[in-house]
Amino acid sequence: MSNYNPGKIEKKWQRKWQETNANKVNLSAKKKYYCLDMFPYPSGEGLHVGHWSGYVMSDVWSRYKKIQGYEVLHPMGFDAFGLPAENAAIEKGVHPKENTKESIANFKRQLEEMGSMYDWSLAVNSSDPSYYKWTQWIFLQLYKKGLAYRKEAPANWGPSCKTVLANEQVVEGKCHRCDSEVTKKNLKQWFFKITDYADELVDDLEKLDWPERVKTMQRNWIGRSEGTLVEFKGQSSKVKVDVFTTRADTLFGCTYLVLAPEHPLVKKLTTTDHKKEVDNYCKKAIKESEIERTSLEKEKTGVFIGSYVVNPVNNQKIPIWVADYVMSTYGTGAVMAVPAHDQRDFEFAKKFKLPIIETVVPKGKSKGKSGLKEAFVGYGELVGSGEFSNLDSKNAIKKITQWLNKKKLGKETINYKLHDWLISRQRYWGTPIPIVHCKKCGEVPVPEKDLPVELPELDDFKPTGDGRSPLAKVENFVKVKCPKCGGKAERETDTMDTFVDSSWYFLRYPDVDNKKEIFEKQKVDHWLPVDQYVGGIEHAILHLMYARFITKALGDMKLLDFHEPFLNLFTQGMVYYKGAKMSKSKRNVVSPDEFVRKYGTDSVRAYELFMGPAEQDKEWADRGIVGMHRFLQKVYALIEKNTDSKVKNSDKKLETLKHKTLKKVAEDFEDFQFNTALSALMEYSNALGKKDKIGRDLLEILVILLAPITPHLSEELWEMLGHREFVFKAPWPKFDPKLIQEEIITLAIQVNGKLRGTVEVNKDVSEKEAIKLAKENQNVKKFLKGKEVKKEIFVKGRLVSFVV
RNA sequence: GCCGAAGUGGCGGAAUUGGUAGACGCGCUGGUCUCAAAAACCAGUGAGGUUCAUCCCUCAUGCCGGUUCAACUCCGGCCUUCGGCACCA
Repeated sequence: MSNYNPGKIEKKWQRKWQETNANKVNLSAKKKYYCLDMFPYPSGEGLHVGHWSGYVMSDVWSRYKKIQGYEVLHPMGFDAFGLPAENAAIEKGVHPKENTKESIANFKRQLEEMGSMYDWSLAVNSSDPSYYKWTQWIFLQLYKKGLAYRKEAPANWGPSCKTVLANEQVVEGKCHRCDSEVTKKNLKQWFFKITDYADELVDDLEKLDWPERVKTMQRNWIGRSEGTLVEFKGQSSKVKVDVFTTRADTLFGCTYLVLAPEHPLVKKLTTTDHKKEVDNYCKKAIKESEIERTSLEKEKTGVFIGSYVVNPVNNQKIPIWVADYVMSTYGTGAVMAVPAHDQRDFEFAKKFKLPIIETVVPKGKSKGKSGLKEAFVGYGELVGSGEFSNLDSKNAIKKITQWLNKKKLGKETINYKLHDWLISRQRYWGTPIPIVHCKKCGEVPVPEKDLPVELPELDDFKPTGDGRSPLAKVENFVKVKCPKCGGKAERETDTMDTFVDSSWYFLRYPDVDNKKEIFEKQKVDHWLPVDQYVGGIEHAILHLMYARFITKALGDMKLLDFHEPFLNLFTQGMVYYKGAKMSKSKRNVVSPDEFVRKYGTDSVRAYELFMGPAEQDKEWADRGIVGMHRFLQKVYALIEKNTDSKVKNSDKKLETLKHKTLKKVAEDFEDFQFNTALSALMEYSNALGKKDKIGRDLLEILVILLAPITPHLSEELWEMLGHREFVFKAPWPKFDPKLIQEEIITLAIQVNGKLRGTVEVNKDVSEKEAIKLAKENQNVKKFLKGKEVKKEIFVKGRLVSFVV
C-alpha cells in the first residue's frame, strides 16, 4: 500500500509556490517564451473537464519550457463582458456584475487547484474599466483611420438575444449562442472594416504554423474569388447593372440577368405593368428565412421585371428577372445568367422557357445537337463567341476581360465573401461605444482623456428588443454635452461585441498595470507574437480572425512591430461524455472537482493527457482515471522505497531503456503527444519496479520527466530524494544517442513474408552470420525444408527474410 | 454538391514512417491477502484451431483490387462516420 496522499502533497506545494512567488514572471527576461490560453468567459457552472484538457496541455507545455530554462509568460484572464456572460446572469436571475464576480472566483479556485503556473498578478478582466478603457481606445484609433464606421444596413437580428449579430456569429441561419433563428432587420450599425485586410488575412496564413484545418476554414470564410465585373447597360436610359462573374468566358451565352429581391435597382427598373407582381414576389422572398430560402430542394422561382439590358459582347437585348436564388450579400447582388453553363441558371431557364445557348464545349467535342440535359460547368473550348471562338476557357476569361476593360464595360475584380465586422450590440453588458451624437456636429468621438466611458450600474439591464440597448433608457448616461461644440448631444448607447474585447487581450498581459497607455510598445514587442497559442477549434474563424485583424490594424498604426499575433496554434480536441459534447442542456457536464478531491489533481492532469491524442476529440471515462492514479501511486511507492539509493545505474538494459525513454518523452513533448509520453513513462517505471536496487539516476529522471505533467508529485518526490530546490530548477536530462541502441537485439525471421521465428543477435551482427543463425531456427527449418531459397533479405537491426 | 479528417481487440488507443500488429491503460478472468468485501498485489487476456503441455498453425487493422520478399502504412476504386463550407455566380 502506497503512502501517496495527493490531497496533502498538492496543498503543500501550491502553498510553497505561492510563498516563494514561484509563478511570478520576470517580464524583462531575455530567454523568454509566451504560451497563451484562450481566456474563458466565466460562467456559473465552472470549468468542466473539457476546458481543463486545454488548460492542462498549455500548463504542461509551459512547465516543459520552464524546466528547459525559459522564462515563461503563461497568463490567464477572463472574457467577462458580453452576451454569454449576460445571458448566463439573466438565466440565473442575478446581475451580470455579481454573477461575473462569483464565477471568476470559482474559475480561479479551479485553476489554482489544477496547479497551473499562472501568474495571477497579470490577469485581465475585460469587464473592468481599467481594461475596457483600452478597448474603447482601440475603437477610437480605428475610427480615426476610417476603420470603424456606422451605416444603416440589413443586419442579422437575433430575436431571442434581442441584438444584431455579426455574420460570423450566425451558423446555418441560427444564432451561434442560443440556436434561435436569425431574421433581418434594418438598423444603423457600427462596423469594423475588416474587409480592408481581406487579402492580408488570406496571404499571411502562409506564414503561420497553424493546423491546416483552421487555415482552410479562414480561407473559405474570407472567400477570395478572382473574376470579372461586367457592366450591363440599358438600351437608351442611364440604366446600368453591375455583375460579378468568375466565368467571363461564358458571356456570349448570357441570356438574361437576375437581381436579388433586395437589390436597390429592382424598384427602379421594374416597369409599371410588372410592379404589382414584382412587389409581391420581393416582399415574400425577403420575409422568408435564410434557411427556407437557401434550401437546395426548393424549385426555382422568380419574375420578369419588364426591363432589358444589352449584353456588352454581342449587343443582344436580354431581360432582367428577379429571383431569390441570387443572394444580395454576395458579389453585386446581381448575376448574369448563363443557363448552358450554370446548373442554377439552367433550371431557371428551363422552368421559364428562357433561351439556352451553348458557348463552351468540352475540348475536342463539337456542339451537341439535341440540347443539354444539364449545364456544362467545366472548362472547355469556346464556340459561337465571335472573335473569341476556339479559345480555351482560361484564355478566354483573360481576353474577354481585357476586351471589356478596353471598352470600359468591365474589369478584373476580386470578390470576397467576407463582410465588414458588425460590432454593435443592443445589449447592456458590454463595452460602451465611445461616440457622442450631436445634432450640429454629427458623430463625435469621445476624447481620449475622457475614457473610459463607464458602463452605468443598471438594475433593469434586460434587452428590450426595440433595436436599442437598455442604456438608451438611462438619461444621465445618454444626455451629454457635445465634446466639440458643447451643445446638447446624446451618447451612443450600443455596446461592443464580446469579440472586440477578446481581439486584443493578449497584448495587455505584458504590461497589464499600465494606466497611461494601452501598453508600452517595447514590452509588447519583446514578448509577442505569442509563441504558442492553445485553444478550442470553435474559435477557428471568429476570435482568431478578429484578433489577427486588430493586430494588423494596430501594426499599421505603428503601435506594434508585428502583424500576426499567434505564430503557433494548437487546437485541442473536445472532450465528450456519453457520446456528446458536454453541455448543460444535455446534463452531461463532467466537473473535474470531484475527481480532484478523490484522486488528486495530478491524476486528473495526467489522465486528461492520457485519454488520447491531444488534437483529437475524446471520450471521458470515469474509470480511466483510476488507472492513472494507480500509476502515480506506484511511482510514489517506487521512490519511497529507494530514497536512500546512492548507486549509479550499472544495469545495461536499464541504461538503454533510460536513454530510449528520454528520447521518446522529449520527442513526444515537442509534438504535443502527451499520451504516448505517458505510456513511455509507464513502461519505464514498470521496468524499474521489477528491480530491487535501482540506480539513483534512474529514479531522478523519472521524477523530472513527470514534472511538467504531475508537478506536485514530482516536487514531493524530488524533495524525498534529498533535493532542496524545486524540481523545475533541475536541468532537463538529455539522452545519449550512442546508448539508445541495445547490445543484443531480436531479429525477426520471415519466410515468404510470414513471421516464422526470431533470433537474438549482437547489434552489429553481419548479414552472413544473421542468415546462418536464422537458418538454424527449428521452426524456420520446417518451412525451408525441401525448398530452394530464391532470395535472402537482411535488414540491419530488423529482420531476415527468405523467399522460397 | 465541394473541401478536410478519420475507420485497428469488449473499450480508450500504440506501431521506430514499408519490417515481429495490438505498446500503455481500462475492463474482464483466475489467484494471493481477508470472516467477507473494497483496495492492493501477481498471472492471463484479438478470434479460431491443434496439443497433456511448451510449441505451432490459420484468420485478423472499414470493403474490393494492385505494387512488394514484406502493407495499418504506398497506389487505384468504393463504403461509413465526423467536421467545415454551401443557390458564392
